[in-house]
Amino acid sequence: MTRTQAAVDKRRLILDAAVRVFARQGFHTCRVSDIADEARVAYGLVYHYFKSKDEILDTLFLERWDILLRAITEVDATEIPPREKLYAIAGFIVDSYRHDPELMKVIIVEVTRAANTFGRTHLPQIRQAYIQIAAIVDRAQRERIFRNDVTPDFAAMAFYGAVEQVLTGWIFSLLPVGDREYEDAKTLIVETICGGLERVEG
Amino acid sequence: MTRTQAAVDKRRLILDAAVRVFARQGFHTCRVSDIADEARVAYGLVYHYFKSKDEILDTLFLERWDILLRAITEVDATEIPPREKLYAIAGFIVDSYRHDPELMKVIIVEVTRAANTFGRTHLPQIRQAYIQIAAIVDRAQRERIFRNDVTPDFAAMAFYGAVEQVLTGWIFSLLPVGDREYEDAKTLIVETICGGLERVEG
DNA sequence: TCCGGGATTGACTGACCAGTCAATCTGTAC
DNA sequence: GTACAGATTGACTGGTCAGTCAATCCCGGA
Repeated sequence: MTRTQAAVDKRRLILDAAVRVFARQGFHTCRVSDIADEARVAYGLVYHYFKSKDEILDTLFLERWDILLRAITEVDATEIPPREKLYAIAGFIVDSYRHDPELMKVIIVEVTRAANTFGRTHLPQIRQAYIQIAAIVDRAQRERIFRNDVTPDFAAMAFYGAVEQVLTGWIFSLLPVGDREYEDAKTLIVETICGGLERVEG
Repeated sequence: MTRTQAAVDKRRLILDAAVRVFARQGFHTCRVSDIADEARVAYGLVYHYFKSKDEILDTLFLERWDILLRAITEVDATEIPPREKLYAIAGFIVDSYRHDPELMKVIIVEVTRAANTFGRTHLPQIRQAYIQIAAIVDRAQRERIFRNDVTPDFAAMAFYGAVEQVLTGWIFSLLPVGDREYEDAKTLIVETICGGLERVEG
């Protein structure tokens, strides 16, 4: 292994340790030394790879959010009905949580819901997700599949808000967790937002 | 004015100043001296009325959340269709924001969405709101007005998540604000969650 | 008028912790 | 084998601020 590869690995080691520490203790409550200890690395090395504690969280968020934005773009590019697009997006987010709950917890708790700190810093990135979801709704309205009396911006907020709230429910044990629940959730979110809670007579 | 009344006023003065400071700077970013300055009161007096900085935010949250929980209980007690119950709840929250946006910003940003700090402390209170909303959905399902393939817990999360996301949108200028928008929002949230985004043929 | 006690003041302290830095180590190139 | 550069170490520093406290003020009763 070259020196460069070793350095990449060490950087990753620190990022992964940070995920565990942030998920366990929270960003503001943990010390940089906790991250160093978790990574079994000297305190100073953290500052060799990152210029500040903030930059670690920024890196974790941006890496993951970029993947989400690409996924949404990709979904929107396919020729499937809008309901299936929303299902795919909800599914992607739910699967992200299933695959790495600690990372998703950190991203949601410390960034997207932390409106006054990192949420504000990354508002443009976060907003981009809303914009892309709104674009899907807008297209569905033009195709007369979705009703047009709910503005796309608004629908995007409701959809994203519902998804994030469900993840928050899992994170804080307000909703039961498990593979079954995760699969059900994908359907239920889309059924609620697209189909509505009311029974349709007939 | 008696001494006691004066004390009550001073306490209120500090709480109101804290709302402005928390809304402007955020709880973690502001110093206790900022609150004292805003209230035009000596630093030490804050500690005469409150035992810690945290207690100030706790007080603000609990005061307001209690009002919300009572409002939901009251709505549920009336004999109106479930859709109107949800409209009344969304309306109450939206009107709370219209009446005192700074306070609602503080409650949402610093407590209900601050899952790792105050959100955790007040989880039982916050959960109570979900439970009461879920009860409304449950009853609507028994009355065969709402479909029963979406669990009440889940529906409550989706509904509350949508409402909170819309408020967050206003707070951070992601959605246009104004009296018209506030009124529209009440209808749109309920239309989205109860009626669904999809057009109904016929 | 005088006294007691709650209201009010703001300087001070003690703890905490992000970030720095000089020293040391280690792999690589020649 | 030697020298260089980047990797690694962890003790230390500087600034921040929540909370304390002793002193002072002032209202209301006797």
